[in-house]
This record gives sequence, structure tokens and C-alpha cells, in this order.
Amino acid sequence: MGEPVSTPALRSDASEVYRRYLSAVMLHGHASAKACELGATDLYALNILQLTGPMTPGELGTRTGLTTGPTTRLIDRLEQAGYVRRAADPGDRRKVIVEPIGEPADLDRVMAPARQRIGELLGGYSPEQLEVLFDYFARATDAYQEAADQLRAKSAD
Amino acid sequence: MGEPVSTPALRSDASEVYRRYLSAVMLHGHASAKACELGATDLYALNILQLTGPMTPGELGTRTGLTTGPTTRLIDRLEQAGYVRRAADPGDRRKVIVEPIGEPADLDRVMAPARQRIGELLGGYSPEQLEVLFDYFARATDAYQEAADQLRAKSAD
DNA sequence: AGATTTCTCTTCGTTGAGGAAGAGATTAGG
DNA sequence: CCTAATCTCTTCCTCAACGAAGAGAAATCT
Repeated sequence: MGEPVSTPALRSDASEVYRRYLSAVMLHGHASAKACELGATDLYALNILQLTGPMTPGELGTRTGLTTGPTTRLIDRLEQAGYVRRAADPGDRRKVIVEPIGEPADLDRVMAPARQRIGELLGGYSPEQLEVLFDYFARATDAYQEAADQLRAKSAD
Repeated sequence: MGEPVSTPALRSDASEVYRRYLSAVMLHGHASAKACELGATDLYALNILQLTGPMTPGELGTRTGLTTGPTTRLIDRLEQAGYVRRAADPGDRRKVIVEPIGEPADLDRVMAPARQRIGELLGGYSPEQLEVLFDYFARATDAYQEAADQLRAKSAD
């Protein structure tokens, strides 16, 4: 009601479309975290690990902005839930390397509906269009990562 | 090591590219929330309000999965931070309508770096390519929203 | 080899958010 | 006009997560 479906309202305000898109992505992310019984910091750390790769607890603590105590307990929770595993560093036996495990059961089950819908959506595009989309995905990944680093640097003033 | 940099590994696994993209978006979202001193649930509710529009505290509580007590305190925090405002419903004087305020100062300042980078990124595409991208944004918005609703319905079993 | 530094883990105290029950206010129905 | 139902807000309680300080183990330097 009140929204004309037949007329293309998609291009009316590009900024609004993009804001709604970001809100939907974040919304789904939080709903997934709740379904997995994951805390906010836990999901935050998990995203860092998935994006940057294995790292030591010290580096993870620095990136999450946590001190050593909470970092240890954070890794304990993630390890107990089956999302990461602790591995020994061959070079330094003091160090511990935290690495994400490929496909956690809960997260995979929770992400399944979204994965299927996005898969169907992407399947409707031509190869040329998919090339445009994935080019954007790759470039936007760097853009958001740089913006996040910038925010992290600013908050440490 | 073990990763050939000179060969184009970007197109080798599309799923991996998309996962990294989602991780980067979520990562930036959490970093923004931390920079705004917003809790996880606060940002969650804010996204719901931005995506769905004004609603009563009762409906917001249902969507966030919170009971009435925490919902009131949640709205208090958002109102005090300047992100939403309480308005009276002309029809029912019992009801309160929570509506998001257009451009919160902190959130706008925090989102500025990402907005600029994404703006520059989108500026490099042709009109036809932009049409593909924004078509995806609009469709993915619905997909993620439906997936989030599905998750919410499942968790209420 | 001994001392210093680095890294991770443990423990205690505190702060913050969410759940449950009850009160006040307003609307609808008999 | 009076009773029942609905909606929001308040209060008390519990619990999980973070910060700070200290201990143990291992690598580096003298």
C-alpha cells in the first residue's frame, strides 16, 4: 500500500537502496549470531579470523581491542563452540596460533537459507553481469577493510 | 607461502570471495558500532528501524526477541544517543511510536570513510554496470530480510 | 649459563545488559 | 458506568563479559 509496484522505484534514490541493503546484511548477520548463541565480540573476532586468516591471540586481542584476559576467554568460547582451534607455532613454542575451522556446523546450518537465496539470485545473472558483481565484491572487501582499520586507528586516540 | 600471487586467485573460488566480502561488511559494522559506543543489540534494533520504519516498542521487542523491560531501556539508550525519538500515536494514546532520526551525528561521522570509499568505487562503473549492481542490492535486500525472518521464526520453536 | 624480555593463561572485582513480576494509564465492551 | 484487556514503564535479580594484576613457560641477549 502506498508503494507503486508497477513503476520502477528502484532507481529513485540510490543511496537509500544501498542503506537498506547494508541494513539487511547487518540484520541477517545479527540474527545469525543470535541463532548460533554467539556474542557480539565472538562474531567480531570470528569475522576477523575469517578475513585475515590465522593469527596469535595477542594479535587478535589487539584487533578486537581487548586485553589479554578477555582474549583468552574469547578463544576458549570459540574453541569450545567448534569455530576455531589452537595450533602450536613450530618456530616459537610460546606462541599459539588461532585458526578458523573450515565449516562450523551451527554457522553452516544458520547460513543455509541466505546462501540458497543468494545463490539463486546470482544464478539469474549472465556471466558478464556476474563478473561485474564479483569485481565489486572484491573491491568493496578492501574498501570496508580499510575503512574499518581507519576507524580502529581513530578510536585509539 | 603456498599461495601463488602472480596467478589470478580471485576467480578461483567465488564462494570464498563472497564470504570475505560479507566478513568485511560485518567487520566494518562492528567497528562502527564500537566507535559509536553502541552495543550489539542497539545496532541490531537500529538496523531494524532503518529497514522497516517506525514501529511501536512492542513490535520492536518482538523483532529483537527481547521482553518489555529491556526493550524500554533499549529505546532509552537509543533516544539518549540521538538515534531515535518517541512520538505519540494520535489514534491510541497508550501506544508510543519509535522512529529513527534522519542523520545521527556520530553514525554519520563514523560511516563517512566507508561511504567515501564505496562512493569512489561505484563511481568507476559504467551506467549499465551500475544498473546490474543496484539491481543486485535491491534483490539481495529482500533475500537477506527473508532469510533473517526465517531464522527468527526457527529460533522461536 | 644466567638474566631479561615476551607471550599466554589464570584469578578477582566490577560493570553492563537481559529476564520476570508488578504498577499505571488508556481503550474497548457489557 | 463499570469491568476486562492492552500497552508501556518501573523495579529487582541474575548472569555473562571485560579490565587489571600476577604467575608460568619459552626465547633472546649478555
